Amino acid sequence: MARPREFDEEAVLLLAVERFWERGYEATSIRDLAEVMGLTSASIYNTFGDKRSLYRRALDFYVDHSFGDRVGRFEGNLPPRRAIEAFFNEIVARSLEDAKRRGCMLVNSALEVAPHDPEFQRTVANVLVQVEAFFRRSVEAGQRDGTISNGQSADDLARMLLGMLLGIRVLARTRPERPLLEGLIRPAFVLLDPGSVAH
Amino acid sequence: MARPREFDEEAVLLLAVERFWERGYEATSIRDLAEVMGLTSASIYNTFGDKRSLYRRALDFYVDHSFGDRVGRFEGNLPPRRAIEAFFNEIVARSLEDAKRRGCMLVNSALEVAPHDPEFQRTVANVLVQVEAFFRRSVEAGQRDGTISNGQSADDLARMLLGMLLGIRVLARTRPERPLLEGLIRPAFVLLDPGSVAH
DNA sequence: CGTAATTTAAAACGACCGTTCTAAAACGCA
DNA sequence: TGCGTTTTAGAACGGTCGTTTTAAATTACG
Repeated sequence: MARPREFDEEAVLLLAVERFWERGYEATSIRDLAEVMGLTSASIYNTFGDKRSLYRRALDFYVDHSFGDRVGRFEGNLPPRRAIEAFFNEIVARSLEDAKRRGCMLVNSALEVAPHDPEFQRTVANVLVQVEAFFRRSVEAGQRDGTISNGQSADDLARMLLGMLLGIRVLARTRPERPLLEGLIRPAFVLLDPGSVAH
Repeated sequence: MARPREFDEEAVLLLAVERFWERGYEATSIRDLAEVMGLTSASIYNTFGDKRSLYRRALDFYVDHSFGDRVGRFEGNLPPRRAIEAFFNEIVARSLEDAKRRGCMLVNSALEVAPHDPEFQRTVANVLVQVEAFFRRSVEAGQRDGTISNGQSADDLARMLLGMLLGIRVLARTRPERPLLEGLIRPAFVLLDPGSVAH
C-alpha cells in the first residue's frame, strides 16, 4: 500500500555500528552515517529517529552481538574456569587483530557518552553489572568444582576480572601489544588457581 | 613595549584542563573554553594556538600534575610495596570523591583522541609505558626486599597492575562504587603477597 | 608626548552541524 | 489504471563550529 524500503534495517544498522564504534558519537556526523549506510539523512531520520536514538540502537546491537553472544557461547558449554579463560582469550585475540584499534564500543561509550547522559549511564552500568555477574557465577561454579581457588571471595575475584577486562579494552586502543595483553592476564589466572593463596 | 596580558597563562590553562577533562575534546568548543577561561577566542588563539594545541598543553599539564606528581611523591619516599599500595589507594579515593565522574583525563583521551591522532597516540602510549615502568621498578624492589612474591615475573605483575589501574579508571566514570573499586584491588594485592603462589 | 607593539573586544568568515521540508518516485490495493 | 501511502533524493533551515579579521585599548620606550 506504499513504497517499500530499499534497504535492510539490520544491515544498515550494522554499518552505523561500525562507524560509531570506530569514531565515537560526537565525531560521527549524520552525513558520515548517511554515506556509510548508503542512505539519505531523510531515510535515517525516518527509520531510526534522531542521532541519539540511532546511537542507542547501535550500542544495543553491539552489546547483544559481542558480549551477549560471547557469554551465551561459553557459559554452560564450557566448564566454568574454561569459560572465563575462553572469554579472555577471545577478548585478547580480538584486540590484537583489531587493526583499526576500535577497542570495545561499550567501553568507548562508557567514557564518551555515558558520563553526560543518564540513560546511557544506566545502560552501560547495567551491562558491566551483567559482565561482573557472569564472572561471579563462573568463579562460584569453579570454586565448587575445585578448578578455582577458595582463597578469596567470588565477589572480589569477579570484580578483579571485570577490572582486568576493562583494562585490556583500554590498552587495545593505545597499546595493542601481544606480550602486554597476554602478560597482563597471566597473573590473574594464577590467582584463580586452587591453592595459590596462602590461608 | 606593548600591552601586557591580563591573565596568568598557567591559571587559565588549568581552567581549560578542567573543561577538557570533564567534557572531552570534541564536545568542548572554543566558545565553551573562552567562557570558562574568561578570555576571548582571540586571546586563546594568540596564546595557545589552535584547539588541538591547547588540548595538548592541557593534557601535558594534567599528566605532569597527576601521574607525574604521584609517582614523584611515592617512589623513593615509601618502601616499594607501600608505594604501589599508596598509588592505588589514592586513585580509588580520587575516583570515589569525583562527583563529576571525570575519571582520568589520560584514559579519556586514550579512548577519544589518541586512536585518531598519531601524535596523541604516542603521547598516551608513552605515559602508559612510564606507569608500567613505575610498577615494574616497584615490584622488582619489593621482590628484592621480600615484601612482594617472587612467584611471578616483575614484568607480568607490572602489566597486571597497569591493567587494574586502567580498569579502575573506566569504572570511575560509570560505577564509582566503593565496594567495587576496593574489592577489585584486593585480589591483586593478595597476589603480590610473598608465598601466595604455589611453585 | 607620540609611536611601535601587543592584547583585547567583537564582529565576521566559510564550513559543517543536526534536522526538516519539498517533490518526485515507487509500491499495494481499489 | 488511478489513488493513498510511504520512501526517496536533495535542497534548505537555523545554529554552531574552529578560526580570522578589524579596530579599539593598553602598555614601554624614544
